[in-house]
Amino acid sequence: MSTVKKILIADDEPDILEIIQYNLQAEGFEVITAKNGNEAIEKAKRTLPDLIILDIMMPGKTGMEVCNTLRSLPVFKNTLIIFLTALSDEGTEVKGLETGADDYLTKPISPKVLVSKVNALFRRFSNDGPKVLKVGDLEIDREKYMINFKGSDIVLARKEFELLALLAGKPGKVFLRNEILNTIWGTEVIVGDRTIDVHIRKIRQKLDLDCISTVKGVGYKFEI
Amino acid sequence: MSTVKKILIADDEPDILEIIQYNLQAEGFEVITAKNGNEAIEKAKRTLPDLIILDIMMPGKTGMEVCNTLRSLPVFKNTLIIFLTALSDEGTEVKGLETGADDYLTKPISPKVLVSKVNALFRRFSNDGPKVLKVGDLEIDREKYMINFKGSDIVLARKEFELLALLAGKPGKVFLRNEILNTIWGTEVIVGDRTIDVHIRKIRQKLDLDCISTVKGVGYKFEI
DNA sequence: TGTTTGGCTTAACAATTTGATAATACAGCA
DNA sequence: TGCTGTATTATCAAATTGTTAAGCCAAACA
Repeated sequence: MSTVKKILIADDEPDILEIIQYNLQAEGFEVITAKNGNEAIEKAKRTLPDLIILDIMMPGKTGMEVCNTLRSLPVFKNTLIIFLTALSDEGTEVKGLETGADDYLTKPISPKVLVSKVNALFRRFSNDGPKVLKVGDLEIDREKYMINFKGSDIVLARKEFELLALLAGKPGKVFLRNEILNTIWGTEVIVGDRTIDVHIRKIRQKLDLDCISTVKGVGYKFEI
Repeated sequence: MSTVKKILIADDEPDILEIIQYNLQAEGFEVITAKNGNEAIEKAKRTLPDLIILDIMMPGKTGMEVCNTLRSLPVFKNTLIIFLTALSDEGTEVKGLETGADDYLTKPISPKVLVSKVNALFRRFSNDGPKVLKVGDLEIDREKYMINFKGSDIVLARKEFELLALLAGKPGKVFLRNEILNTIWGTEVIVGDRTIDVHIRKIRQKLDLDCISTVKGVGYKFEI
């Protein structure tokens, strides 16, 4: 194994927190705990865990709010998130999954189920592969944060890089302006409409190939 | 292997301590002893042993607590830890292993078993491979804590060394500031924002080669 | 025991880069 | 032409990093 997986747990009930922590540490995971939503967000940002387990019912920020906040940040786009809830009602589950969670657990928790779910998630989503995207003459290395176009390296600023990486991730697909905003800027930040254009322009300028085409009234798409 | 292996033993029973110490010293190991959990933690931090043998049942801090404490520190991520327990019940064993221990031993202890386990562990996890990283003209010796650049030795302070070793470990990869903090400082300690920069600067200064480049808004990376 | 040394961290400011916006120009089309 | 939506450019504010000096602390020293 390469690195120990980090798991962040957020729950306001100390007992639950301890049980989960104990069982996961027992599995060899590194566990970080948080007593409420805000603490969870803060610690998540700081420690960048591989998996986050969120209680839905928490004073202050609920688990769903935490999830939304985190998912709106690019760094947490691929982080695994599990909800924890006492309500076994279907509505909550569905909502949770729609919010961007990868799974949910209902209390009372069976340690075995917990552990097996966690292991299963990591097994399935072991994103350890090389994070290099190749589209035609373009190479996008998400790890090295580098663009290589026809053999020569190109330096893009962060937003530019993220934008290009997003579009090139699904060549041909038209990304709505809103989609782009939500993915790269998040739902919290609000920026003007022209901002995207400007970044698109800078990318086009640096990659003097015209690989990003405008779909008027809709959005942008990446094409070779 | 070049150096003598250091083994720290923690147990509240002097007899056990002595038996183990005797048998391990007879095998040529350097042995350090501790009478309780806190002493174990303290001595571990000071002497950085290769292997730690912890009794589970100790007054004050239990072996498991000691294990958790140590494992949360980056320095002990790869240290071997064995639990010692009179309870041969499966639950405890499993718990122990799952807390991040590498093996366990049940009392009463058979010196032969003890020694063979210890040797086996060192054999299997002999991370003694040439801990020398070579990247271009740069040689990083993780054991001697030394840098050699184009034939001349360079002395780096510990943090500086760890930082360079981390970055040079995956040349080209951009390490996020958080990633760096987590790896070198751990998740417990919180240091200011400029701390990393200052260390980076010192490294750049000492290795007057410009091998560490900044990826603004993201982090740092090592390049030849 | 007092002193010195060196490493680590922080504060403060400078330098730099990035990101967002506004203003303007342009293109397509009813 | 007038309308709608995008491109371009320059500009300013904000975020990020670089640099230096200074303080603190612990280990080494004497």
